[in-house]
Amino acid sequence: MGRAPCCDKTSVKRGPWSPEEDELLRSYVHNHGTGGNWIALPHKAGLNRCGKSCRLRWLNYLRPDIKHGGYTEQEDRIICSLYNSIGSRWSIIASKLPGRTDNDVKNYWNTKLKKKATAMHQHHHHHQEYYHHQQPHSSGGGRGRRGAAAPRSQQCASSMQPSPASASSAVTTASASDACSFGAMYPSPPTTLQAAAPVLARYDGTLPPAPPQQQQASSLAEFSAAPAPPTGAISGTWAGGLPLDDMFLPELLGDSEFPPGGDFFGTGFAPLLLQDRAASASLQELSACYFPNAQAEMWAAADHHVNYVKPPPAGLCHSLT
DNA sequence: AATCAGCTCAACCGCGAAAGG
DNA sequence: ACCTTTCGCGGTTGAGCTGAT
Repeated sequence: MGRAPCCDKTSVKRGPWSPEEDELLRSYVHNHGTGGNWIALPHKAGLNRCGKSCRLRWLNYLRPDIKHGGYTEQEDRIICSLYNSIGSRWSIIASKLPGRTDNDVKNYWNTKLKKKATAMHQHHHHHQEYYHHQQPHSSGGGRGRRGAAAPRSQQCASSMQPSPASASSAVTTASASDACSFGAMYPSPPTTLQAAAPVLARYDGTLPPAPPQQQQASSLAEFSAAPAPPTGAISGTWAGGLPLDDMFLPELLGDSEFPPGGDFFGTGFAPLLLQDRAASASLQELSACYFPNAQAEMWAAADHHVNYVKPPPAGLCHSLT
């Protein structure tokens, strides 16, 4: 038996909204609010539309603080970094970008940013082949490099970071090529994954990796030359890793909340390590948004920890915006 | 000028989660 | 504890636009 439709699709108008309908909806919401019931709203507002359609129209187009287009480089970075870390959770990503909607960010990624990332990846690929050509005996050698150089096609698959998205069936995963390509574009902070690794590993039925030695890439050029982490592992050390606080979290939480240096995330689940309670709370909140299940398990396992600050139980993400 | 292909983005669809009875 | 209703989300679609031929 199928799911009952939310409304009678034969009796409501569908397709593009007219200016008159926009004005009806806008003025109704302005005067009465949504009333917490989108299903009943179209009837009250005199609209022959499905409630879901009204909600979508309001959230994605009529809401007063909406921005369309004109994405900045900083917004690109945030989208790419978050996509690499949490996958296609557009509502969370959009919540970090004031005035952007999940639909808008999703469209922007699918139509523009993904291609941009792919182009960057190909550029990165070219340079990496050149690097290997110039240094044929360097595998396992220099700073920040481990293991033999793999063909780029293999590297791409194996270097795709095991994002929380791919570790959870509840989240639609990003394709390997996507993650790989924008990993080259805006190297996602592997520290995010390092932070989540112990918990995620438990979900996978495998042991958590040993606490990694934090290695800081001194430049993007060094990142570009970095090899893949071990296949199939949640890598503890990834030579290409830039510290998370260098990459994007300051943009999300504010620089002042982060302790200096790169050791911050390197040795396990970061919230447990933070001495500063405010910073701990902020980061736990962020983690709770991204890894709610993992956090629940973590609370249970470490409820006694002195420096713990439990985030509020509901509406976690709202306070981050 | 006409046609076609590719792109963009608003809107739709269906699912899972949350809320309420 | 169960069922129903509603919400919110992510994936997908397709009409309209734009540029190339």
